[in-house]
This record gives sequence, structure tokens and C-alpha cells, in this order.
Amino acid sequence: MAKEVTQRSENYSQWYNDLALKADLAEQSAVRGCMVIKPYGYAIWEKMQSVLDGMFKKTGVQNAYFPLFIPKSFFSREAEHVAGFAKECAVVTHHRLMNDPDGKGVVVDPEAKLEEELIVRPTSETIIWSTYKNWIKSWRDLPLLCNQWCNVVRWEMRTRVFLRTAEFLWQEGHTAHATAEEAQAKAEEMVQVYARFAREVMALPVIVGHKSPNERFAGALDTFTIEAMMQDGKALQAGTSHFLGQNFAKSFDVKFTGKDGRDDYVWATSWGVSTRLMGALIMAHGDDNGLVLPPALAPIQVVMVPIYKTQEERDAVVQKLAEVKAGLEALGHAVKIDDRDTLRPGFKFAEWELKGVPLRLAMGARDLAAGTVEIARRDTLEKITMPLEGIEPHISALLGEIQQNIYNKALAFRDANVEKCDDWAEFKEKIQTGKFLLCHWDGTAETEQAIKEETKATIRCIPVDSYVCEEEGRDIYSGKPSHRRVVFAISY
RNA sequence: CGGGGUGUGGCGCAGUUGGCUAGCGCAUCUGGUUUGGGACCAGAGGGUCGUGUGUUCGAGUCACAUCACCCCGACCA
Repeated sequence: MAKEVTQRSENYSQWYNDLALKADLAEQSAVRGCMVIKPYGYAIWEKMQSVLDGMFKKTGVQNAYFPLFIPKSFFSREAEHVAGFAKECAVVTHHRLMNDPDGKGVVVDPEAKLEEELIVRPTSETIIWSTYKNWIKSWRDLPLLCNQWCNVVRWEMRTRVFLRTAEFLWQEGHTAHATAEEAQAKAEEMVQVYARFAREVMALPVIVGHKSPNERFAGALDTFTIEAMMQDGKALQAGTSHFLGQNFAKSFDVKFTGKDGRDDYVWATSWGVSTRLMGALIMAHGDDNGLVLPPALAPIQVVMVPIYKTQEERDAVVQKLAEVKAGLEALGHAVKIDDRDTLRPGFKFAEWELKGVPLRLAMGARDLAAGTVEIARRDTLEKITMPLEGIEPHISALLGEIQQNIYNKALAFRDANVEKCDDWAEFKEKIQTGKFLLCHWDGTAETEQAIKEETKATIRCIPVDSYVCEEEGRDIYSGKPSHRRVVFAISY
């Protein structure tokens, strides 16, 4: 069962796709553009959910759930927002099937046409705001901080596992506030939550910044983003947080009575991350041997492979490993003993590497006699043999070190591929080689659009916490005056 | 929707100017030997060649139609 994965250097795109599928994370479903997330992949998503959920709760956010179907009329209210999604909506028009009169399976019952079509949510702003209208009366009801974990559907033309699928899982937070300042602060707070999650849990260095007006979420006044660099130098938008102003409140007539007795529209934010983060994980850390999972997200942090010739040896080794496993579990680690006796050790090594397990322990008769164990790190592929005695805290520390090392590696890679650029000819050439270019921009949508058309590069963000560069200069394209540099890159 | 490509056991593919019984690798199953980096040997099962119509003594192969999927664009978390 030689599961050869395409080499990363040869064909990055193919490598990514192979990895997502062969590392047992997901597979193509029968439905066009949709995917099945397999148990191993879902375990990672669940871990992401639980960590994020904890972080949200600390900011006062509560979970809720809103309907999958949204009446079409709800979409008539916020024109700008709707324009952003209208072209990719799935629409429910009927509510019943019937037997085909010609005896060929089932057909849609033409009698069962809905009075008003239902839209499968591409995002929930419209239904949530029409609900919030009923929940918000007074300043005492604010702030209202809700999040929902759900699936959304966007009928994309071209799809890619985890990065762009017709249906995806995500989390969307929607908040309502009494003042613009408070809402603005919330949007910033949440993007910082995402940044912390990306950096500390996913070991993914991200750039926090504002989106340019062109790249903003439909209906937002300001959009914050976390942008990550993949190993081909392309950018991936890993999460966004929007300051929505009073646009939705006005469209859905959500007013509150203030302390002064006067009515005003509420101020809103929304923010989300999706299963796209799974794609980011694969592309940011994976190598030619497969996935490299940060210990904080690995469903299995330590895998143990017993090596034996006889049943007696097997029993003895597995028993010893079980003791170590118990010790590690007591320290809160997820451990698996791979005692499948139909597979050889070499196969198991390769398989667990493909699946990205951070640490592998191998123990055979030799080790048993010597009281040692072989430890292999997934991130560096180093192997060392250590005494078994008191190994647990060492492994704990090693997991922490791996988490840090994966981050450092990704950070070093990114730093090596971020450059300032002030020459248009140079820009056109370098941007194609997978770089983030820090360039002056005159702030106009026209320039941004022209650059996009000529090079496919977009402004990923106007950075606020790394690569911040407030300085006078001239626009890379138009030559007009500029006060700061922004991040340009080709993105997924 | 524009440009290009591919449809043959579960997966990946070969199949000559039409020719006789449709083949290979992987996977699966059985038996045995193995087991410190993706084992080996022997045997077995599994295909209306995407679909339809046509040409022909004869079609996986040729023609026309049709469907599906993939890649490159436009759109996007």
C-alpha cells in the first residue's frame, strides 16, 4: 500500500490535494464541489472548534443557532450585501417529490412549489438581523453577542478541498452594540482572537490588517483580516472580522432606546473562520512526507509502534507502552498505541508521518531489554533513543518544543518571502514567484484594480501589527503620493 | 458561461491501421513465510469499456449526438 504523495516542490497544487485526501482528512463527495470530512480530519476541526469556542466565551460571546433557510424577501433589504452573494446562492423552490409518472424514479412535484423561495444561507446576516430586531429594545439589551457554528452554501464555480467548497463549515459571530466605538473595538478584539488562535494553536504566523475598500465584506464599513502565507508564497485569508456600521440595523430596522430616551440604530460586527483553516494547516506546515500537525491540534499527539517477532514479545512491548501511555494521558496528551499486527513497522511509520502525528515512539525487544525507547519527531524527522525511565515529562516538553518550532519555521519562511518593492517592473516579476510585497499604494480603488488586472495580485491587507510601515512614498503603479506601505500578494 | 482535456474492475492506467478469450499495477480475499523505514511467494474474486444511435461480417477502437468529470479563465471564506 505505497501511498505516494506528490512532491511539494514539483506541483504544489497537486501536493496539496493529495495530502488532504491521502492523509485521511477528507474525500470528494458525490455532490459536485462538496466534500466529506473524514473522522481524522473532523477530529482536527472539532479541536479547532473547542479552542475557539473557549476563546469566544472569554469575550462574552454566547452560542446560538439560526435557520438554514432564509426567505428570499430577507435578501431584498441590504442591497450591497446581497449583491456580494446573489450569484452563488442555492435556492429551494419546492417542498415535495413524487413518483415519476413515466416510472423512472422520482421527480419534483410541480404542485409543491413554494410561495416564496427559500435561500440556503450563504451567510446569516439577514436572518440574524431580522431576529435581532425582536431581541433588542433597550440599551439594557446591548451588547448582544452571539455566535453560531453551522454550515453555509456558496455555489462556487471552481472548488478546491477545504479552500473553496460549495458547502463548508464555519463559525459566524454577530454582535450588536450601542455605539460605533464599541462595535469597532469588538471587531478588532475578535480579529485579535483569531490572530492569537492562528499563532498559538495553529502555529501559523499571520498578518493582521485592514482590507482595502475593494476587498471588504459586502456591506461592511471596515474589514479586518488575518493573512497567512502558504509554502508556495501565496496568501490565504484565514479569518475576517467586520465592522458593519449601522447598515444592517437600518436595513432590518433594529433600534434601541438609549439612556437618554432617544431611539437609535444599533452598531454591528460580524466575524468568522471556516474549515478553510484546515487547508491552511496543510499548506503551511506539510512536507513531502505528508502532514505536519501542530501538537495543539493533533488528534493523536503521540503514536506508539511496537516492534516484535513473537506473540510474547508483542505482549511484553505493548504492556510496557501501555504504562507510558497512561503516564502521558495523565499529563493530558492524546496517545495511541498502533498494535495492528497485520502491518509492518515501516508501513506504520510512513502512515503516521503522512497523517502528521507530532511524535512517534517505537519500542522493540532491544529497547525492552535496554529500558529505552526510540523517539521520532515529525517536524524535524529526527530520531533519538532515550531511557524509558521518566520519559513522560520529556515528551511533554518535546511537544511544546515542536509546537514552537513549527511556528518558527513558518515564520522564518514568511519573513524570507516578504520584501519591500518600489519598482513596477520588479513588482510584476517578483509577485509571480510567490512573495508578499510591501508597496506604496495611493489609496484608490482604480490603482488596486489595475494592479489586479495586470498581475492577479491584490492588496491582502493594510497591516496593523506586523510589517507596519508608515512612511511617505509613491504608489508602485500610479506614482501618486502614499503614506504607508500595504501588503500585495497573489492569493487563494 | 468561454478555452482545453479525460471517460476501460474500488483506485491509477495500457489497449497498434477496427479482429478473435479486454490486459497491467495498486487495493481486496485465501494460504504460507515475514516484521527496527512503505514485505515476499502462491492462488482467487471483481469490468454490459460513461450513455445512445449509426457504419461494419466484426466496435474499447471509427462517426454523430449526449452526459459526467477535470484543468485554465470570470466569481469567491
